[in-house]
Amino acid sequence: MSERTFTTTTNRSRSRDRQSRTGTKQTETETEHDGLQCPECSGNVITDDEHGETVCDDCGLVITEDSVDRGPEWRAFDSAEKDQKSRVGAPTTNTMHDKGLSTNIDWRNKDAYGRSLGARQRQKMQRLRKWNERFRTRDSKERNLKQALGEIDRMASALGLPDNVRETASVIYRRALNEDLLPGRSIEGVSTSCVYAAARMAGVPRSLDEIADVSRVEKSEIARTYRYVVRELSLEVKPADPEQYVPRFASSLDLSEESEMRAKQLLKNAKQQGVHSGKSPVGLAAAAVYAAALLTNEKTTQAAVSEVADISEVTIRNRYHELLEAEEEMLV
DNA sequence: ATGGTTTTTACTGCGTC
DNA sequence: GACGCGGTAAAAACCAT
Repeated sequence: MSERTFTTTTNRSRSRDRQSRTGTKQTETETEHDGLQCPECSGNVITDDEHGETVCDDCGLVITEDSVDRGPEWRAFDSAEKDQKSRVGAPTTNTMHDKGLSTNIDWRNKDAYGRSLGARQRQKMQRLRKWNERFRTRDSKERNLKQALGEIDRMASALGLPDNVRETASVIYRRALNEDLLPGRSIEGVSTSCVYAAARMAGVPRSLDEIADVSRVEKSEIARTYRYVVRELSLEVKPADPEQYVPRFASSLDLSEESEMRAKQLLKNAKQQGVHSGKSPVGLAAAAVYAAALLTNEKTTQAAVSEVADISEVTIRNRYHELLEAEEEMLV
């Protein structure tokens, strides 16, 4: 094999380096790759694959650097994140709050030469370590929070949620952060869950599908994270009440106040009859809106309702029959 | 994993404008 | 003929076990 081509093709700066530093340039090309000699001190040359450097073992002269680093450049904490990153292609170090540049103090009580430290020095290092850690984590949390709040705001706007929902979502997120719920979960996922929870608690629920549309996270992950957050923070989120969807649907369909009231009434009756258990709240709400429109002779189609509620027409049909039946039961 | 329930998809038939 | 509506079967999604 030709050592010459290796040296000339892989790295130009390498030979330039060597020349500028030593003036000798033939020494290396004539020796085997492994048995290289340092042009400076004639010591053994070793290659450090991890950092892509070739250095002299004796004097530490870096002979080549910046060769290709084949090691992983980023970490993923769960499979979803891994997918996300690999899909994007370029590894992002921005996902680390400090781009991995913050100071780290070694835990060993040795100085730079490997000598042990005296008792006094050891205590000092202990203190430094403690404070470094404090600043670092505080800093990390703040950046984390900043990013999450940005996301929350973005999603809330996209969903047309009022300000107080954003407030609640932010508060929930802060709590999650303080309770160390984040590790192992993506910021995006948790902030999405917070929005979802906040919307429900404020009585202006959005369906999981709507949420998933504006989030960068899979629906399943949102659901999982949401359950987790609710459980850990013991938030009080009652099962979504179908009535809460009614105003939104009614207004996007340009229905009158009257039909809105009718729809709510229908749902109340249904609730008393116990028709609604196990059925999706959104479906019931959609059906109620449709049924109410019929009763008040306002023009709507099942297709239109199905559109705004994101529910199939079949479901609307099934539900609204049940609603009307429940209504008759009440009168008897 | 499995089985039961709910929702969706896709298709068909009926009446009306 | 297009449209709104109703119904059905099978597939898919969901949930508790």
